[in-house]
Formats: sequence, structure tokens, C-alpha cells
Amino acid sequence: MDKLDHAFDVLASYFGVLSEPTRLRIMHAICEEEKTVSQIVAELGATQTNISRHLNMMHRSGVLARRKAGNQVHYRAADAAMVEICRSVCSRIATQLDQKKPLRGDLLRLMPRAKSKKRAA
Amino acid sequence: MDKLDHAFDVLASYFGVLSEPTRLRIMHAICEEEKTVSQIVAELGATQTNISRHLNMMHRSGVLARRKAGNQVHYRAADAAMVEICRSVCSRIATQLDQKKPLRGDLLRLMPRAKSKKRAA
DNA sequence: TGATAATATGCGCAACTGCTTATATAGTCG
DNA sequence: CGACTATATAAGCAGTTGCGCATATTATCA
Repeated sequence: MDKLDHAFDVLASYFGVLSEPTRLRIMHAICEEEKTVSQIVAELGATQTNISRHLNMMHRSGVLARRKAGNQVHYRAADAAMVEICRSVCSRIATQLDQKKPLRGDLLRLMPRAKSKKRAA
Repeated sequence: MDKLDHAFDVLASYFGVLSEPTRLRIMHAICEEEKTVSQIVAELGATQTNISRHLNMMHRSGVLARRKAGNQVHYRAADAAMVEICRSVCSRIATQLDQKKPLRGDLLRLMPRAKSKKRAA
């Protein structure tokens, strides 16, 4: 069963991408519509270096897709499945702390679904 | 929006539980039926110290449930949702490396569903 | 009660991870 | 081309994490 080892490593590193608050905030920020690095930086109030590093890491991991437009780079969730997984865990945790904590409401509000189409401007 | 920070931390630490190959192996080992610490240790070929540490950590995180029976402690997945999430990510990764790699098959084989009932003895 | 088995924990170490400062690359505009 | 903006990368430090050894705890059994 030595061959499964690699599968576990890959799976673990996938979860690892989501095991960081800043990266989750990024997912939260762009799960509805793609945004540029600067937009994300402004929205999260973090340093450009740090955000850029996380974005690249998430892109290399296949979680985010990137699109260059002239000077800037737009990032978006690579596919809906990953965002859906975040929601699953949120609602799972929320169910667990069922009513007991105010946190519950916050968790359920994370990773909102896109409301049909949004015009860019 | 400072209140959401805590929610992101909790969510991140939840994913953190699943971001470790050994812990995923544990999930894989017990997702069908509960097992004792010794059984898991034997099955994974790891040290008792290490497995015990991970089991406790996973229990404190709410991912595993524990049941003491005399001398030994049985662990099992706390609820099916978590295991289901592992499967989701597996199939998501598998879809991503679509056919391209032999790893795909391995990933889809992780975290098997319980086959109805299994008699203990 | 003492011996033995099953599980948990304290401690120290090596590896990893995320953050910051400074700098590099790439694209736009004059 | 040079100045400016947007994004990425390098190097170093600090905090965290997983591991192993030894030991503590809890339960069984004679």
C-alpha cells in the first residue's frame, strides 16, 4: 500500500491550501467575481507581498485561475467545487456549534454564492 | 468586518486538521468502522506516540469521536460530513488531473463508504 | 497489591510556514 | 527611452508543527 502514500500527500497539501486564514479570506473575496491583486490587497488590508505570495501559491495548487490584462492580473476561483467545499465545512462547523455561539452566523455567511450575473463597471 | 476574523480562523484550523497525511490515513482507516488505537497503529505502521497524539488532536477538533471500552479506546469519524468532504476533494483533484496521472485512481479509492453493516466479531 | 497492557503526555529537535523588508520583473504611458 | 504602476521574488526571522524518546496515567488480571 505504499502507492497510496503519494495520494495522501497530494490530498493533504490540497487541504493545506485552505488551512490558512489569509487564503480563506482571499477565497471569500473572489468567490463571486474575479479581482485584481490590488483589489484584494485593498480589501483585505494586507501587504501586497503577502497577498501576491498567497495568490501564486493558490494558483500553483490549482485552486485559483489567473488572467493577465495589461498591467494587472485577475484571479478567480479555479472551479466552483472548491468554494462549495468551503461552504460544506462552514455549515458542518456551524451545525456543530449549533446555536451555541454567535460564530455560527458568521460561518454561514462565508463564501457566498454568485448572484447570477454582475456587470463589471 | 473584524468579527469574521474569528470565523476564518476556525475554518482554517478545521482544514488544518485534514492537511496532514498521517491524519488523512487515520481518517481513511476508520471511516468505515471504529478502531482502537492499537489497531490503527498496527495498520499504519507508525509509532503509538504519534498516532495517539494525532487521534487526540482530531478528537479535540471535533473530527473524531471516542469511546472507551475497558482498557482501550475506540475512535471513529465524528460525523459522515467530514468524510464526505474528503471524498469531494479527492474527486475534485482526480477530475483535475483527469486521466493524466495514475494517481487519479488512487485518490478515488480513498475514504471508502461503509458497506451497510459489519458485524463486530 | 504488583505485573502487564493500552493509551496519553512532557520535552527537545528539525522541518516547515507565514510575514516583512528590499528588490526584481513586466506592462503602460509620456 | 525614462518614469510610473502592478505584480512577483529573494532572503531572513519568528512562530508553529510533526516527530521520537522517555515517562506518566489508566485499566486489567493474577
